[in-house]
Amino acid sequence: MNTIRTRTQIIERLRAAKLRPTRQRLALARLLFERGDRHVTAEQLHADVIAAGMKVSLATVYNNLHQFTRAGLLREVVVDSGRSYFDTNTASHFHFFHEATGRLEDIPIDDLVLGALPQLPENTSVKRVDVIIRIR
Amino acid sequence: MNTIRTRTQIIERLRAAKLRPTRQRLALARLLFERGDRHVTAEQLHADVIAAGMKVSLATVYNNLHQFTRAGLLREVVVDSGRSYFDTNTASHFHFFHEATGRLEDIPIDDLVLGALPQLPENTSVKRVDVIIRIR
DNA sequence: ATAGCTGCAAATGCTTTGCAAGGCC
DNA sequence: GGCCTTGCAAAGCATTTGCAGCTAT
Repeated sequence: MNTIRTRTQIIERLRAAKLRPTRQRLALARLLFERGDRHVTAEQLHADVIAAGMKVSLATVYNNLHQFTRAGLLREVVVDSGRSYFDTNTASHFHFFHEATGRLEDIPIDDLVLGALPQLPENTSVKRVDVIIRIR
Repeated sequence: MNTIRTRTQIIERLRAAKLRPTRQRLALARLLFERGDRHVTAEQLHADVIAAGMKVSLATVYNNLHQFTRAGLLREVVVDSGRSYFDTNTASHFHFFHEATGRLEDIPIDDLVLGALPQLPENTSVKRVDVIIRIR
């Protein structure tokens, strides 16, 4: 669960990630981090930022989503081939995916417990475990 | 685990799915179902069928992968935005995804046990549970 | 000043589609 | 014969990239 943050806190967050708080980047970061958990596609975020009256190109939205992800501020979730979601909740947790609407929703971590992980192949380590419950 | 099947069995399997055993479809079906579990992308299967000396277009590979999936002979697995895998194992099971190589591997079902499912949102039912352990 | 950032448009990569020709029952 | 299927090429879609001009520090 992300805390609601002020503009100033977000600027600090960006600086900590070594990302300049440019006008465009700040607008995107505020849309993403000022309120609680969000799951957005690049298109959706672009629509949001345009709706908020700011001018940001789609390419810049993509660039920034990836920079945020690299910085650990976002997590990419793949539910659908051909579309990426970005989740502001970077803690370990799982998802419901509403097939009808394309909406992605967090599952509270305690609600779904994974048993012991299976034996991994030789010389490998777990990077991440993705659990998606597809519902309709 | 899929049984090894003869050409004749595969033809029957196609007929049962109301799919004509055309030269191209049969070639694809044999590559997919004659040996055990396979995880392929359209590109890979296309390369396989060409390597086997048959002429099948990529469009036809896509068409057939989707027809097989609709018929319940394959299951589509999404691991990577922009690329679809098709799994000949249609039973409930989970996957390792090797990030370095792009290879997908089954996890024996007993090796990973899911606890109780979380409470679902109102008026929804589970279509499928996908578990992908990303390793490197 | 300068390294980083933005925006456009073009390019990419995978996938789908339109449609004429061919093949199975 | 009639309907399904195929193959090509074109279109589609989400995403990435090249690059000239802009901006934060």
